[in-house]
Amino acid sequence: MTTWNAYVSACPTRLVLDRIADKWAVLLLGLLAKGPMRFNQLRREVEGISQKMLSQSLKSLERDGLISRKATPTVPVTVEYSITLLGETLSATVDPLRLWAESHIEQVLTAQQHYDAGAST
Amino acid sequence: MTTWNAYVSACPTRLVLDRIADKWAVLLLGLLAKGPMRFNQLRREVEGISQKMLSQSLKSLERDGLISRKATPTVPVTVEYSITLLGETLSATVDPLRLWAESHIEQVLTAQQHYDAGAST
DNA sequence: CAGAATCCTCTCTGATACTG
DNA sequence: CAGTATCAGAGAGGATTCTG
Repeated sequence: MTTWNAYVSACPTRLVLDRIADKWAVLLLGLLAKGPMRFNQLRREVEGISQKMLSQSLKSLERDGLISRKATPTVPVTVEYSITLLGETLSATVDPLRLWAESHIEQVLTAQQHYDAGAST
Repeated sequence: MTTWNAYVSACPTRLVLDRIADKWAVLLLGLLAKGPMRFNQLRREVEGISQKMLSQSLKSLERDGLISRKATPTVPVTVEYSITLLGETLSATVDPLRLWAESHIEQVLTAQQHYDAGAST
């Protein structure tokens, strides 16, 4: 376990992949790539995400320097999240994956059906 | 939940992302991209993966049509896994992500340290 | 409005044992 | 060799409640 962990942490790809793996991170990054948004605005936009996960995902993204948080001390606090330059480059890099997904989803689904039908017969 | 699920399943990107999210799937795909391998061979190569996860990940990848399984009915059964054409295109698409990871890992780590040091002060 | 803290459930994963 | 089946622990994630 420890040995293995050393390997993992030494692997930059895993770190990035783990972030990508986050169910919401990519979604949020994509949203913020279009423009800055506030907390509850994102909450409504994503709709389905719990407040906990939202705040957690945002925190991770901010920690990684992919998005930035700006709090304005108005009466009810106003917080605005926006994508960073670094975040934009990642978002751009993820795009090919989206394209791959869209153009190959058919093949994948077909493969799944074939498999589920008992392909190994 | 149901509403949201409908959205998710309708989103090809999520399906692909979920597969990428699999801690081992990408690793295995990358390994098999180099050439066919047998079960216990992969087990040793990855080392750290449990037999359960290996078999599970391989099954998912096969189901998605990303790798293929060929069993030869020798005395002790011989099973060989190899990447498919579809799998190769995905593997190729994931590469940019690896490159991004390698070339930006410094920035991410720096951002993390900055954040952990109490950036919001 | 933008969260933090708590509780509780449900899935994922590892360890172990057994089979063709 | 190449798995499957079962059990138990850790952790992710949701719902709810409370605060600056």
